[in-house]
Amino acid sequence: MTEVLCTVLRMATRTGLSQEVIVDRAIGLAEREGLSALSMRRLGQELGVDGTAFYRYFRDKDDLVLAVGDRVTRWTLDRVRETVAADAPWQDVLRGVARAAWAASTKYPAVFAMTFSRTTGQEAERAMVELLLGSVAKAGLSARQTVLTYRSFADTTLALCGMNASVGAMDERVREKDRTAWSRIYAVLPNETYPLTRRHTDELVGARDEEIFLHTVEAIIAAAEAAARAGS
Amino acid sequence: MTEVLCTVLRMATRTGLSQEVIVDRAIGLAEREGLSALSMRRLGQELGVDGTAFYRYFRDKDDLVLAVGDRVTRWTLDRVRETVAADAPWQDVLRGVARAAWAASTKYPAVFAMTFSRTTGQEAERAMVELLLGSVAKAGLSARQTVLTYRSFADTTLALCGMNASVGAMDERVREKDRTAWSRIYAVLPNETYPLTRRHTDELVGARDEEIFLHTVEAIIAAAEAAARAGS
DNA sequence: ACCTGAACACCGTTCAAGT
DNA sequence: ACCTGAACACCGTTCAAGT
Repeated sequence: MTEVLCTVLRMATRTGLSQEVIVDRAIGLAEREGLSALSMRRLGQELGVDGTAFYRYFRDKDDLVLAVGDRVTRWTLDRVRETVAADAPWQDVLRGVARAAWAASTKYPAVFAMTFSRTTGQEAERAMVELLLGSVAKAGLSARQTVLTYRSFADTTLALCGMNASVGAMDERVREKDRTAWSRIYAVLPNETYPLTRRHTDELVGARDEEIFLHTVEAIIAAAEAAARAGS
Repeated sequence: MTEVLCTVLRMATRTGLSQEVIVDRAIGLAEREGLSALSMRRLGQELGVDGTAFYRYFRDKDDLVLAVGDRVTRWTLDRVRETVAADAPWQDVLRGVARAAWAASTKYPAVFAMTFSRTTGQEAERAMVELLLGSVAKAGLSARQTVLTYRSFADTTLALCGMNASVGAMDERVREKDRTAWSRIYAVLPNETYPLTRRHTDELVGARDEEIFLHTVEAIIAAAEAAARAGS
């Protein structure tokens, strides 16, 4: 009630500033101009106010980063709801979350890279935990095995999508340097010193990151299925 | 030959500066005082020279970051050589690399966090690729499946150890905020809205990150073994 | 009640000047 | 041949002053 009133009052101020509006613009700025463009002064410009006005809505930059991260987790959840049926098998829920998280890390690389290693307990994160635990619980494992599988899936998804995002968020020069490393360096190593690398050159250069990620998710699902069979 | 001469000449200069020495001190500084302490001015202080002297030995800060990262990969390789027999089964080589990488990300969190998402083709990285490809090749998979397994293992190891390092490299205040999120927020959620989370509270609070990582590595190894069985 | 703008203590990097 | 130090264009954050 008080919260609603506050929001209304804020919308009525001269600048129209609010946490909502700041998060929106921060995401837009970071994804459009790169991670390093997300500074208080640039964000102020973006919002048409002085850079320090920000401190009336967030404690510090880290506070903003967490809010921005939860917005992207919300986006991921919405996408799962669009693409996975409510009564789908638990394996398909995990696959759907994996695909949605990969999409998020590709669409919002700067934000994803900034937040993937944080556990914040914010709203969308809590909903994601509940969704995943509810799905994995259907596999019929012990509580300990259920949590192990959930965390293995969640950590691997966050970490691999986070790595994808980190690459996407690097500035063009560095990204090119890294992206071409396989064809530029590994493909021309001397065969005497690096025989195995040379024998697999074509496959190394051709490997797609998302395929590798989804292969790993399948391995985690298969391990849980095997544990369930062994347990029953 | 010219390289050796250059190094000798460098050691003879007044300040004793060299790439070697700078990398050493940079690692020491970053791990002792935190990621944000690794600035050119602080590094200059550490070395007893002006901060800008650095630019005679590295093109820019990114160049230093890559050198520092390769030093930690070298440390990881040395540890694998100490703990895994040369004729060990391929599965045990992967397990040894996983344990060594986790140790590296715990011992050098700042450096690991800075570099885990980079593919640079530097010396130690090349040796690591050759070691892992040679090991996975023993499983008897097709070239495509071999590379898929190698990349799944390598990416997952880098990403999960990288996430561990990112947490370890955060400053104390932020790390505490994140580390306690499970017990501080998730353990006290309302049972009506988050029943699955509450049912697994003890297991969620008690889960150990390294155990989750090693469980994931076992899932990847098991998937490769299953593919080998299916193929032969 | 909310925003501004000066100020503080920092960044990475360049380049003319020194030894 | 190598290093210094001023300079440039930036950071996040605080706080007294304004409207």
